[in-house]
Amino acid sequence: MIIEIDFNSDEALYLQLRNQIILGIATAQFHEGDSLPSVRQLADMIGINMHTVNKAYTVLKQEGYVKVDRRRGAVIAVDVDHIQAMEELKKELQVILAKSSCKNISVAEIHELIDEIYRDYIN
Amino acid sequence: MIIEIDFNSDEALYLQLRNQIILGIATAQFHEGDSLPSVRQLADMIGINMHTVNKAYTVLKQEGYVKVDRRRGAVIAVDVDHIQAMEELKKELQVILAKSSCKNISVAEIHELIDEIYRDYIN
DNA sequence: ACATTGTTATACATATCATATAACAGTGTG
DNA sequence: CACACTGTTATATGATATGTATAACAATGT
Repeated sequence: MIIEIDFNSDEALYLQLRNQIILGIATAQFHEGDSLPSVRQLADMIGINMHTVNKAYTVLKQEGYVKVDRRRGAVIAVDVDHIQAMEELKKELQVILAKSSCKNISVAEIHELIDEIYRDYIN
Repeated sequence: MIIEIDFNSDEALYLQLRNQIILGIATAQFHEGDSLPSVRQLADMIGINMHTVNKAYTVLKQEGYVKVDRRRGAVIAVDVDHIQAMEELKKELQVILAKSSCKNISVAEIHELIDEIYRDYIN
């Protein structure tokens, strides 16, 4: 999988990395059981520090997207807590949809946009 | 309008403030032409620094939610750039929906959730 | 034994956040 | 004309987050 990091972005590197990997899982570029590159390998590949990659992996573990095996490194293993995921989604949508409402975006337009994005994902 | 700030949140105070005001506009607690409290007044009301409020107002101005009048202070005035708003929405949804997909949330569930949230908003 | 794995500790530079004090140029009011 | 208020700007300080750097540790497969 190609991981693209924008060094000019205002978004933290470890968060960009986390997001890229989550997108990779959603688009089936990473599958359950796949091993991610080791923190040192990926750091060298991208050209950033080992600890920045480690931080991304730690967050992914915390959020339930990978499990860490002593020998195999970070392994894709999505832990599904449906209720918690729904609650988090609702919180995140609250402000985003408020913005959309202020900017006169209709419900229909949002539904359409979501279908368009979700088409590339698994579920 | 009641503005609630969570001092234990990891979200920056000025961003919490900005979000609260955007939510206020979306839920019609603030109307086009309404004046927001002055930076010093609101700072005293909440118990934070004047500059933190000023930063929130500056961001709101930048993002097209208020205009600043010399006499009346920050006035609600939503500048609608539909195309730009749609592009921004799409970017923001990308990662959020990837997370939802990984956590086995269906499109139907998302549509339902959006209807539920949008019911409280204007559009 | 050896190399590789994640993990932890420490240190440093930079940026962001929040506060604090102060001053400035407009603007409406007494 | 004074006065109080408005947003705005400048400067400083402390706390926290971010990214890098070097180093070491325990566990594991070859």
